[in-house]
Amino acid sequence: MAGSRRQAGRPVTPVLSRERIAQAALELVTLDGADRLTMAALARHLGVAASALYNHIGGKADLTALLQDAVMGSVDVSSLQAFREGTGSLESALADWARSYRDVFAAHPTLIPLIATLPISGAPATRRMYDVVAAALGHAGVPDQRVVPVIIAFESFLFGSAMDVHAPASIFTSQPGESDAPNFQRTVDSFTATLAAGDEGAGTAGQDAVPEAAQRNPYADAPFELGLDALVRATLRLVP
Amino acid sequence: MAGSRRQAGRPVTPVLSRERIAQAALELVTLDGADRLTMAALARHLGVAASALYNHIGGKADLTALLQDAVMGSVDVSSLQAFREGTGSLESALADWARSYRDVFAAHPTLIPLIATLPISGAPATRRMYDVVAAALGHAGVPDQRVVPVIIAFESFLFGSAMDVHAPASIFTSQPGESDAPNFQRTVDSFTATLAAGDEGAGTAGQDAVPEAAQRNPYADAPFELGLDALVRATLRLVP
DNA sequence: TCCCATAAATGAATAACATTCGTTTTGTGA
DNA sequence: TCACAAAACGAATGTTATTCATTTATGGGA
Repeated sequence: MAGSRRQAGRPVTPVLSRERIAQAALELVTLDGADRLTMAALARHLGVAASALYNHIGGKADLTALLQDAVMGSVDVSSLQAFREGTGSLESALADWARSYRDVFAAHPTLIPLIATLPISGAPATRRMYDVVAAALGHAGVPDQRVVPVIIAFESFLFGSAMDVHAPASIFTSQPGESDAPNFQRTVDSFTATLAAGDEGAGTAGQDAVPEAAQRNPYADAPFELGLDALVRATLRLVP
Repeated sequence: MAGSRRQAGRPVTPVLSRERIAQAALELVTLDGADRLTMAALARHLGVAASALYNHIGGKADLTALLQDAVMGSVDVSSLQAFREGTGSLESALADWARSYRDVFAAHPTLIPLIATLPISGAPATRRMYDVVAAALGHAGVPDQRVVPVIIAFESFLFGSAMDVHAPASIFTSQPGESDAPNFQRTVDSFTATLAAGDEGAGTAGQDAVPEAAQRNPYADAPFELGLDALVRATLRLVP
């Protein structure tokens, strides 16, 4: 794969393409985290010189846009599609989509800061996802002019929630000496108590070869479900 | 101010402090955006050598944590405090707080990616804000173990919404040739039509010396109010 | 068929950046 | 008083993305 050096000059069979670069970048990010995603590392992963990348992509901003779209493309919209074709309810379809959206980003936590710098923009896969959501909402009877606000409200919440998933639970560890914020601390203790009662040892159970990325914050699930329920109810309320 | 070079060695009157550094950093970010916030630029703004900063702060991560807390500290929680003391309703207090939160971040859009990389964690001003929110929710009758999920759900939405505020409206400009995503495009047109009917020429009116940061997206307000209303209703539903 | 513009690779060079180090000067507690 | 810490400086260092000149191959028009 990376045995002998390639000599300079155009190779007989092309080595790079936007697709290959995007795929390799996603692999690298999934393995090592976004902080390790340097042009040099990506080039090494692809077996080329770093400067060769610039024949195919405009720069790192272009690369992250590619990544964003690749990640967005793996959000599962099948429930929404099924609903549009008559199967299931809008409630469950929206919930399935939202959970998938959040899970996809939670699986690439280090990618979020990178993507956060970008416009949520209209890359192909992203637009395609929006289209399915819009179609489902329309099929449910949400008025056209209300569809976009619903989508954006969902997306704001989902994006923020994705950040929460990999935010360390350090807010919840009370500093012994620090007794400012007593009200907040009391509610934190009460919340963590309910969680500790529910699942025993679910924290350190499934830690396989997770590099340091997938340290998922267990305290993020209840808030997510609460907000999701709130948004779904608000959406249903828009149907005349 | 920056006339003659200072000679090496400890100055008679101290030039730097964590507070001065934080303040200067916030000024710099507000003026030029977070991408212009380099150690060198910050040092120049303060009239010192870049290496002098490291006598007071640990590094850039430490600096962004300082910034985060400074920004968080300017969120207006007075309505929540008033509610705890018996004035006003929880609905309006939550709404006031949420709008202030969003406005503060919307005023420093380039800061969001920086802060997004950090734990939302327990810097002093941030904890203080949480404490007021927790106290208000408790006073309204929200059970203790439900307070933290409510706060996190709000914060996820608010943080995501803040990103939306400065996300360019390019999603909504339809490319003539591109006719993928027809459902989405139709709803976008319908949405922008309702907006165009409402306000005339409000887009380019108040563009003073905004460097490029404050190009606020007018399409972000309706989704924000929709999501905010949904979360407030969900919160009220938790009161027994 | 030939030829030349262009695509696609290489390696070297550059500039911006955060950070570290040695040095100098000043304040301060023992 | 004196040693040590604090706080400034300027000069490296090591990454990083990006550009440039160069080399080689491809393919469409003369």
